[in-house]
Amino acid sequence: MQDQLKIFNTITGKKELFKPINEGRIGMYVCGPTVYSDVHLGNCRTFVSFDFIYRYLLHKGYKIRYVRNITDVGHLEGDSDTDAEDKISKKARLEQLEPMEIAQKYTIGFHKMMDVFNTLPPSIEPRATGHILEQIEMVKDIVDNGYGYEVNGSVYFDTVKFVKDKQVYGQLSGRKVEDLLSETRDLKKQDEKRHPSDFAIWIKADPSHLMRWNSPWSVGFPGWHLECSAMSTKYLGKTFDIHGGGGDLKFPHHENEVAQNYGACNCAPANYWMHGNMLLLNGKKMSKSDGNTVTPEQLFTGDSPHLTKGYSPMAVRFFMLQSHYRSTLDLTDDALKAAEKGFRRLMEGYKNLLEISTSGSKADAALNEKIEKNITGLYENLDDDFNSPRALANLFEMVTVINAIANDRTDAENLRPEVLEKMKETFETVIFEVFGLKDETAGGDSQSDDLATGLMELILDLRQRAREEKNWGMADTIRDTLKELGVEVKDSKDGSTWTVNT
RNA sequence: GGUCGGGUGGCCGAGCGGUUAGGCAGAGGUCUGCAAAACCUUGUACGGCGGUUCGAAUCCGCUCCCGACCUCCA
Repeated sequence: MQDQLKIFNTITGKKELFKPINEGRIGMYVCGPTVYSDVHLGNCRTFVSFDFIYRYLLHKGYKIRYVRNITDVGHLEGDSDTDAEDKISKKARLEQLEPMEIAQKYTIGFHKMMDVFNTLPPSIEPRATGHILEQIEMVKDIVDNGYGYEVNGSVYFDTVKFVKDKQVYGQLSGRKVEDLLSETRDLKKQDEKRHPSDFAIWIKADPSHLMRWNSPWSVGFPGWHLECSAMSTKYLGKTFDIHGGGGDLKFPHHENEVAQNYGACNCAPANYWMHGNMLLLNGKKMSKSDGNTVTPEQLFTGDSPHLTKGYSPMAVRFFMLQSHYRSTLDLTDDALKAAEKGFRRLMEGYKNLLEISTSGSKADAALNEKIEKNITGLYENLDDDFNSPRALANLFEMVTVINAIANDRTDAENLRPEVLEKMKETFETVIFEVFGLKDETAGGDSQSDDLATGLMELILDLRQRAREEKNWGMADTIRDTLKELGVEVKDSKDGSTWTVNT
């Protein structure tokens, strides 16, 4: 079962059969956020993608150490005209706060949002500032191995030497070494670098810089990229199984990470590199500067010119799962609406499924076979580079069968008991454990005994009496008023049911 | 400009050599006091031009358009 999984490996550009270094165990590192502002919706998609991947690997029975970092130092604010400045540090000065206050504030916000999207927490969530020593050690190793050089208290990675020694620079991002080396960018500290493509691994802090640590080279701070190399090495070993992140991190972040790891230990950091793809808004990349952006909060409340209404976190999660993690996903109001309805249909189907029972007295071979094929196909799809959209299609194929039974169009007795059981187990497992979706509606006709349930029973009972007396005005007023309160009542031949739409 | 990745029906979005993807929306019908839901039936498709092939949305070439990365970004 475990040896069926295929993963698209960015470094080879191919789908490969996944083989962990240690059988049954996986070390997975995913680049986390830089906590200098509120979480961006695009971040959420990446982390939801990897959450789904993590969940599926767990489901397959692997023991996984999932490490996702918090970058709270080192990430430079790019600007060719002025000196480089650390993102956190800059924000701290603007808001007159301690850098750690900034990091703390946005880390909390990030965690909350991850929770809202129902993502599982990583096994370890290391912070860059908590691993300055490890980073200094790594810089030392890189310098000792001849891949780093110091200039005026800053240390740079020698890309030219690295390219000469190893044929790996540029491999991950699909870049030609000549192009990388022929860069003529006019960057900060250019005069200190031996070559434009070299990058800083330790940066001397100017006097106004708020974040600073002592090191053998200067009082300064580590370069961006370095924290991931150092922390992945510390918690997962020099070479581990999977390294993931957003597609826009391929270059330069991941490319430089690979270089640093080679520079420090002469070995590749990860066997499989996985990259998510961008979330677009109305066909274009989200961008604050031209207003083409939506925050997660706006998405939930609907308070945005791009949206006609708000969408629940699970509808959004479902929307994300409906596309493959390696494809760009275009967020539009229409697409969200479609996803919301689709999600509801799936959950309704699941509820209907739970109501079905059978002794299989009229077992229909074709029907049972169709279901079994869908279940097998579903897992094959998940094994095929985590193809969630196809797996979802399998689920919907079965929803059609389920609903036909729920509507008495198909006799439940056509199902064999073991097939029904398998279907229930599959739905339960895939929807909740693997896809990480959850039911956002409460209520129903068989609720636990809380106040709302009692009240609803009373109200529906009164409404039922009105209906029996053909007092349609009263019956409809009750239904309409409840609807305004967010409680939806549905009548069926077996009585009325209710759901709360949160 | 360089490097990648795309262009699929009204909208999302799979597929990537021969089989209905799926969801939403549309049309007709069943059920229902009405509504909602559900079910059944159903139309519209692979940017353009060539080529390879018995057969191409899927492979090749050209072309047009779009996006991402190259600079902080998930």
